[in-house]
Amino acid sequence: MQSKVTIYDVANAAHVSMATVSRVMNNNPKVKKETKERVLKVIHDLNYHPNAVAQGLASKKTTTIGVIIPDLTNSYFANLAVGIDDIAMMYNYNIILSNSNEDTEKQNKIIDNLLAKQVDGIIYMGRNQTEHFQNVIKESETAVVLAGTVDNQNTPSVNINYRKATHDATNFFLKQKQKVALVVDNANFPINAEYRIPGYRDALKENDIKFDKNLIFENHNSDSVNSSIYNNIYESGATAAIVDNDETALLLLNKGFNLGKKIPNDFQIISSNNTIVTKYGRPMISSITQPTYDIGAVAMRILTKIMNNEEVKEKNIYLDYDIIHRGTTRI
Amino acid sequence: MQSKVTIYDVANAAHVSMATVSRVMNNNPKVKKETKERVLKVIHDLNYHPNAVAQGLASKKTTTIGVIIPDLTNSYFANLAVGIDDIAMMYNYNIILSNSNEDTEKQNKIIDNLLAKQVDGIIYMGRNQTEHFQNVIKESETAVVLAGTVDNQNTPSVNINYRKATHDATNFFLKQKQKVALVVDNANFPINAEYRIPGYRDALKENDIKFDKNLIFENHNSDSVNSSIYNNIYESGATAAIVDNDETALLLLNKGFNLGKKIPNDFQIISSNNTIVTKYGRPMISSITQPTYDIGAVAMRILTKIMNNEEVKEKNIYLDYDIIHRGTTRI
DNA sequence: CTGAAAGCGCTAACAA
DNA sequence: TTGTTAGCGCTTTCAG
Repeated sequence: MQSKVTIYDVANAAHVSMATVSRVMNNNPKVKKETKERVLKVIHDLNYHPNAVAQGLASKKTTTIGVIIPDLTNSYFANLAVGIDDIAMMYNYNIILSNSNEDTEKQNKIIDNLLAKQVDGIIYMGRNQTEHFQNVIKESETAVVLAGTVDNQNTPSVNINYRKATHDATNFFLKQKQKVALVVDNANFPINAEYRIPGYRDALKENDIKFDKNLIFENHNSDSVNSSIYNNIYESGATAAIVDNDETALLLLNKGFNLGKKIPNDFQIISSNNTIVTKYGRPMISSITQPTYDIGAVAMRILTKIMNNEEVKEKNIYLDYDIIHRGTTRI
Repeated sequence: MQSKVTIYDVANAAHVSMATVSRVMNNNPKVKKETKERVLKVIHDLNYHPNAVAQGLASKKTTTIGVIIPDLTNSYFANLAVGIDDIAMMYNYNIILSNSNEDTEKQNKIIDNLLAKQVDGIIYMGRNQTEHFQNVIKESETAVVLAGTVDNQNTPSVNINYRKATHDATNFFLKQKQKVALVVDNANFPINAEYRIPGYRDALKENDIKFDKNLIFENHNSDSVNSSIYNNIYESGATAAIVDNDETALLLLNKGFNLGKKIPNDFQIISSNNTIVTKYGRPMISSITQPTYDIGAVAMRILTKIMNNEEVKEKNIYLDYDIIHRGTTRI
């Protein structure tokens, strides 16, 4: 193996200084045209590829960003990640992707790693940032953008208006005099405690219905087919459910079928993320629609701006949502 | 913001040389106990965190590996990625994850990026490595392991025996005198051309049935709900199908229902990856079972060995598979 | 427009 | 057991 060719070798072969080669590589305009071409030719002939690690050390920019994802196998977050990845690649950033499992220790380890690797920025997805995460970010002054994620720190973020979306979905059912259950992973997560549940209650209040906390169900992030939560929902007397996770909604639908429920006649469902999973249902599942890919893409775009110290007008961006009625709702 | 504390600051404060600090950080045994403790205390007091980029440049090891995935939103690959990520974290590696979309240009760009970032190794998932990829890998001598992926280059890999698994599934149907279709993404990909289709033909031959190429269907990686392929399959006269992708199998199942097919009475299905998606079916989908997570995990483990120049006995590892009969097969 | 030279923060001989 | 000293490969003033 011919040992790696460095900028030094290029400089030598082209009879210029390393500085000039560096300028050529970085498209610095003040290099004479002929010089540039000569250098470019040598670069090509020698098959020179700059060492990004060395560049990173010298320039203090790694063109790498960290992405923290709660669960790679969750269709919603996976779609966000694809949006992030596409835009990152477009702007020539690489992504260090880590699966947090929403686990505290793991998250702490991840953030330390990311910072050690000198990432230029971080996109965080998830529902429970650790204190350590927040402290460390603050100190390090690393740019962070939340995607499909809220916190109570005014961190830049890209989302839909969960409160209003949940409100709308609840209202849809309430107009039909349904008794509506709200199914969330964990009622204490900010996204639920501060957005979805308040949105649900907003609608209740508008319709003069008393809030019943027994109609809030938590499935604690479990995709388990055998969770008892599905039975509980059907036995609660609810006639409709808004579910914060497509996988859960599908499992709920199937369980209803097994229990002999007619959906949407006996029971209606609106899911929240409109991933492909909603299409796996029989009937297909009605859902709040989110521009999932775009949320990731916009988050990444914002992050590039922050990293370049460009002005960003809106720190907290809300993209449009809607509700699509498929087979699990009556209209 | 207090400017970053470096190894130099630590050395100063602890009245030792940088080398000693470095030794402490790297757990070099030949540091006197008291010295070590003093340094450790300073490290803690100063809240020193080593700069991995500088370490990478000096040591020529980045403790970062590249992972190429065809589609983050595909449940099978996402599960592999989780296995990879877990073991990587266990061994203190970070993962640069890139979505290739099985796109040639994108793959080429990704591999160049990864190499520029000086990753210590690469895990490749996908079905069509580009020539550029293979050339560049060879030159760079970067360790590569394939996960859930085959090639024709004898690259280290972790898989199940796709040929035998497909053979078994086909045989299961043939024993029932079914006319069996084989549904793959692309018949030319090595995994299909050299494993699944031969496995299918093996079983045919054993049962003295003539191969009919019209029973091989390609869905070209599309998850599309509206693909015409489903109709074609049902209209082909086949009474059973082996499908290489759980998402496709589910869509096929649902389409059958819409066409009024009774499954498994009129038509049977065996899927290939046993991801959670098989559980979304009504009935749940019978499937070849693969230790998906383990394939990723083992691939990562092998990669650590290769990167450490440890001996690896088996270059190509085959994990156990089985067939689980759920609701889409008759037994 | 180009070059010299000083780092970036760390590791790894080599000495002591 | 510890310190000295070269680098690792690149960017970036500062001169010219």
